[in-house]
Amino acid sequence: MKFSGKEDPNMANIREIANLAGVSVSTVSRVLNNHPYVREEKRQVVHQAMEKLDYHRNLTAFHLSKGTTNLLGVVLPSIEIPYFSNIVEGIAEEGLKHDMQLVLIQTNYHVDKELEALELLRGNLIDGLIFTSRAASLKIVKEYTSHGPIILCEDSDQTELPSVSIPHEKAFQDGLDYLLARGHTDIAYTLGRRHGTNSHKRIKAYQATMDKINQPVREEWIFDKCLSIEDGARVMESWCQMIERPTAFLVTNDQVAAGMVLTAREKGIRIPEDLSILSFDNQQIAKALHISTIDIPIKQMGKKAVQFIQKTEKKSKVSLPFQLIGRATVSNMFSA
Amino acid sequence: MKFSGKEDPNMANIREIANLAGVSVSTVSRVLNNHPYVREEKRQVVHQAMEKLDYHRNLTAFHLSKGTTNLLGVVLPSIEIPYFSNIVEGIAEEGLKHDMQLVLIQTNYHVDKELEALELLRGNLIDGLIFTSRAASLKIVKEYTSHGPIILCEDSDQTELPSVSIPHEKAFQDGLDYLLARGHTDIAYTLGRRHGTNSHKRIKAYQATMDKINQPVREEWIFDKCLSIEDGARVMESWCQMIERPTAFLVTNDQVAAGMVLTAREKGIRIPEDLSILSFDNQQIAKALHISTIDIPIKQMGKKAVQFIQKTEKKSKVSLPFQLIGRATVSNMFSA
DNA sequence: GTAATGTATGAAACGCGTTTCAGGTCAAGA
DNA sequence: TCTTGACCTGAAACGCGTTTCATACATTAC
Repeated sequence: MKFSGKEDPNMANIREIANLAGVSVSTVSRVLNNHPYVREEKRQVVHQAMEKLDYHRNLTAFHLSKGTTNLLGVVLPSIEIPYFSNIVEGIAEEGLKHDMQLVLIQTNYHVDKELEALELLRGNLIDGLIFTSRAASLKIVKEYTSHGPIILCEDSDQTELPSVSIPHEKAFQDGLDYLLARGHTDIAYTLGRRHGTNSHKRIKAYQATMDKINQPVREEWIFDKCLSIEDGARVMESWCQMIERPTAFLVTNDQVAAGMVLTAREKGIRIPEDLSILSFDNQQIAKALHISTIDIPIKQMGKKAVQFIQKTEKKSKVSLPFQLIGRATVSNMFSA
Repeated sequence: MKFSGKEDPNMANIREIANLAGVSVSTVSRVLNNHPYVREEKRQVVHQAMEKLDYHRNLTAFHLSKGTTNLLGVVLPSIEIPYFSNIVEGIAEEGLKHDMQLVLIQTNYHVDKELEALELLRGNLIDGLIFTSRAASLKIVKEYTSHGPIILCEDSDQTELPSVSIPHEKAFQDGLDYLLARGHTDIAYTLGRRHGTNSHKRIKAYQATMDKINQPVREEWIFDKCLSIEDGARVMESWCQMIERPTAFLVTNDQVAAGMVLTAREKGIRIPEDLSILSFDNQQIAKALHISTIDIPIKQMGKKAVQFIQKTEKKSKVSLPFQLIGRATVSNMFSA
């Protein structure tokens, strides 16, 4: 049988080596894998044969034999969102230590792409799967656990699936408290994607806090689908149009915050005097713009996820620490 | 033979299905692949058997049989650099159309990681390989072409390897001309990595231009390893320290430019009055900061690369168009 | 001197789909 | 009636490494 696409004429296989070297395939395999119990003499002959035929083992066959591929699936909505590429960076770094290659599955939040990823796991193409974000139901995901380790990067208590994340509810809560402590009660917020688990946590924390201070939850103060600088600009435009304006924003990530800050500057809106902004992530851009933000060890999350796959981490859930970095985009209304 | 790591007890194979259905494996395979010439009755029986045993084809075995994996290797230095993640985005988008999965090989510019990627190609684990950046020598890379398509994302005339890029020399040249036309002759520039092919093109264009206007090439006006916002901040600090200062910068990418612009603002340096900045890429951040930049269709590059792999594109080299976007970071010294 | 180990090697089975080849049946066309 | 071709099916080979099992010789150990 020959394959059509690429021509790869002189790909010797282990049997040809065995013939040329005058030994059995088992011996060649032993040499290949540095097994003991091969006389030095034969080892030499085999090596010569391999050299002569420019032999290189077929990895697919190798994987089939082993029942393992050293391939790790990573599902993510889009690689262009720093949050996700940071996680991938962490996964790559840690995966490197275990000789794992990464298979990227970009979903754009489409459930069917996630299902494809799960099928890769079931089909034994990948040894494990990390969801940096999830749209498929937990019930469905759980059905695949028998085919390999699946790790979630979300703050979920709904499932016994292993997961690694920061305590989003707590972090959001801390963010709210920080604003509250500085006199802000009219607080708006932005979300990356309304129906994600992490967003859900944020919404919950928000509602609890608004209840506590007897403020109504205003739908028009909640902005969905905010992920990029441009989204931030859009939010800022909206803010200008508002009759009743919030005095503070809790923002998806630093990109959105940057868009808001920059747009505000152009419009002569003073940050933080006219509007306070607190975001998440603590990326370089936040430092450059002096944006107050909640630092999240994103890369660390990716690393931990791999440790789960490798069973290095024993716990089923890991929660990473966050830290609020006060800079210059949140005002203190009491000292004003 | 059973594998150790994960337990996958009830993974039926095609032979078990054949037994249960009372047909041969060939028939099962035909059903699996929707071949004609299977009586409807048998097709049903096979489907029932598959359902009963929860059968799913083993992808590794499938790949081995086919001699093809539908896996596409992508080597890149780091996924955190927007330039590269943008290319990957394009590759992912176009690869999706051809049902290809992406295997990411992060190199951090280490040659040995690139060699590993090439070995994946030789080992038939991946069907093709895209170098979004390259550190290994062309000679070495070329040795692997018999094992599958290899595409370079660089502007090289040194090789017959297929490549897709923008004409870096021309683009850099246009950038210089743009600055020259506005009265700038003291021009500095930053590079991402001094020894890359693309950087080499930029250096070449720079030297040619300096020759033309009888300006010396000043080593201290060349900044290497500039890729991020922080690098831009660093460059700006250096600029302040200089005795003889350039009046304009041609910058690696928008991130670096952003770092420079933001740092300049804090230091009270006026852009573009005191210093002009022209960068590459035209990312969101450039628009937000009104940075003059040279737009490069990065995502498009990724798409084209996949088309090369797919042999959709017949030419061996493709050069994509760039476009200078004049915004507010380049002054006109004549009208001053 | 004999049993028990350790070393070395190959045949064959295994992991699991795909494909070729040969051999059928059955109906339409000559 | 005979040929031709479409339709259907299974045995076996193939893609390629790995691993088990059996065998055989060479040492030690007692």
